[in-house]
Amino acid sequence: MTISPVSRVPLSLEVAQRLRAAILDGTFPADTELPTETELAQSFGVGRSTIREALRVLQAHGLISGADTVSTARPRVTHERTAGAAGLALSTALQVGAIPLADLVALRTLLEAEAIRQTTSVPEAARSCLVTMAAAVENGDIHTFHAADVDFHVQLAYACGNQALGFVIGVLRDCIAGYLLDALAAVADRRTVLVRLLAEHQSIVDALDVGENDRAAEAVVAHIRGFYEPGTP
Amino acid sequence: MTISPVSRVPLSLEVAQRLRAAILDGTFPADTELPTETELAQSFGVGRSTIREALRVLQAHGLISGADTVSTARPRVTHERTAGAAGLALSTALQVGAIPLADLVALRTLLEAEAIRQTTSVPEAARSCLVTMAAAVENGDIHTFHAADVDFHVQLAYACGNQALGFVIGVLRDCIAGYLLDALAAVADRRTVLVRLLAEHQSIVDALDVGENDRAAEAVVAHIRGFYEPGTP
DNA sequence: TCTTGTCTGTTTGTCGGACAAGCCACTACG
DNA sequence: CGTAGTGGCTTGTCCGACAAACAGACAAGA
Repeated sequence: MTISPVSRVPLSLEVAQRLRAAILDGTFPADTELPTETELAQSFGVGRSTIREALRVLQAHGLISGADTVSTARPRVTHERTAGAAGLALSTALQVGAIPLADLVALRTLLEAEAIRQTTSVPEAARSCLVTMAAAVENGDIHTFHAADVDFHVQLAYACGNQALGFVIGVLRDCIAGYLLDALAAVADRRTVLVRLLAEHQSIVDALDVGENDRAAEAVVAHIRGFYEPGTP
Repeated sequence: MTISPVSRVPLSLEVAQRLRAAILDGTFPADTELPTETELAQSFGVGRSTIREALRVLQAHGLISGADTVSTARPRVTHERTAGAAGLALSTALQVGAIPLADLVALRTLLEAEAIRQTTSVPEAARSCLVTMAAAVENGDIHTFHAADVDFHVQLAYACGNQALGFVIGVLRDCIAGYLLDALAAVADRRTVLVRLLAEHQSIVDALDVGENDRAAEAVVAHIRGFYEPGTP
């Protein structure tokens, strides 16, 4: 019998985990550059290829920047991409069938309704999204409309004051966005749907403006359900 | 002026995206092996290093297996790790996002209460966690107690039928776990607290067993709030 | 015939070297 | 003083090499 029951993990993965831990515990602070690949290779005592594979893993997790364009810039520790990475990962799980879309939508409904209930005032950024959406309706530009739509919900979600709530809503939104856009593109009478969606958004804002948070929450629930439930033209 | 405003994407990332698309659209079906790295390199017309970096990205996304042990096995297309990858990504984002603990706890309270309301029966796994916790109380083993505590909540969360809800609760739980264990370790009269926590868990189960979901939800809220709110001995 | 030990080929994990392209700072020249 | 060239550094990519692990073929012995 062997006395080494521990299955050896590849060096690249171990390096990735150690780098990840170093970033999370602040050894490499946010918004700073990492050492060069050669320096990392020397300090870890591994080859540059190994370091590069570890860096790819960290980039996939959104912990460091780079790799989206080819440049000589050193990768930077960043925390802004983690939400996008989480959204992408969740989206992958969704596409692959690990999590049903209906469950995600139900969760999103629950969270957005709660966020609306806790919101005291509508941020200006959300209002300007309404303007953008209105303009997009005129042009029939579903991409612009959709982008503003996403932004509207996220802005509203963060206005509730609970950062965790806003964050998770944003991630869910990222994850569902693709489906929403497809659904919009598939709609025959596009303009009618856009007008209705815009009106629903407006009614949410109106309810909030007069302090009727419960009515706003109901409007959000109806808004989301109305779009995802089957048989919605 | 150059006519290529599109910032060039590194080959490794492009390969990763194409491989990802190929996996998602079924070109590489689930539970099958990918071609060897050399074959992939030839078919994409790139070097093996490039393929390897792309594979690391896909592994980080949970789309293919491998890289957790060193072996000659080819990576397999798998869909079972995507949820885990998404959980890791979300957990990372939350850790890194400087989100106040109070917000995390508030969100967890909201979600667990909702999950309890939707739960129809207590899974056996959750019940056995209670037994483990009871034994841990006798031994004063806070680590075992805590592990069973976490497991109890996660088991209960998944029992609600909404996988997304259970998933997010599990992630939140992971994020908060460190704080909880520290708090437990800092408590002077450990046994009294453990006994109280165990009783609270039991009361949740009891309420669910008689179909009083609302009371169970209230018990969960009190259980969580009672532990995290300041001034709780 | 069946078992067993060996051997060979394949594949991954890792390393080192090499080169092109881009970026930055410095210098030399007008 | 300003500008163009120049050299070094860094990333992205490729190639060749080798150890370790695994699978299958293959031969030797009971």
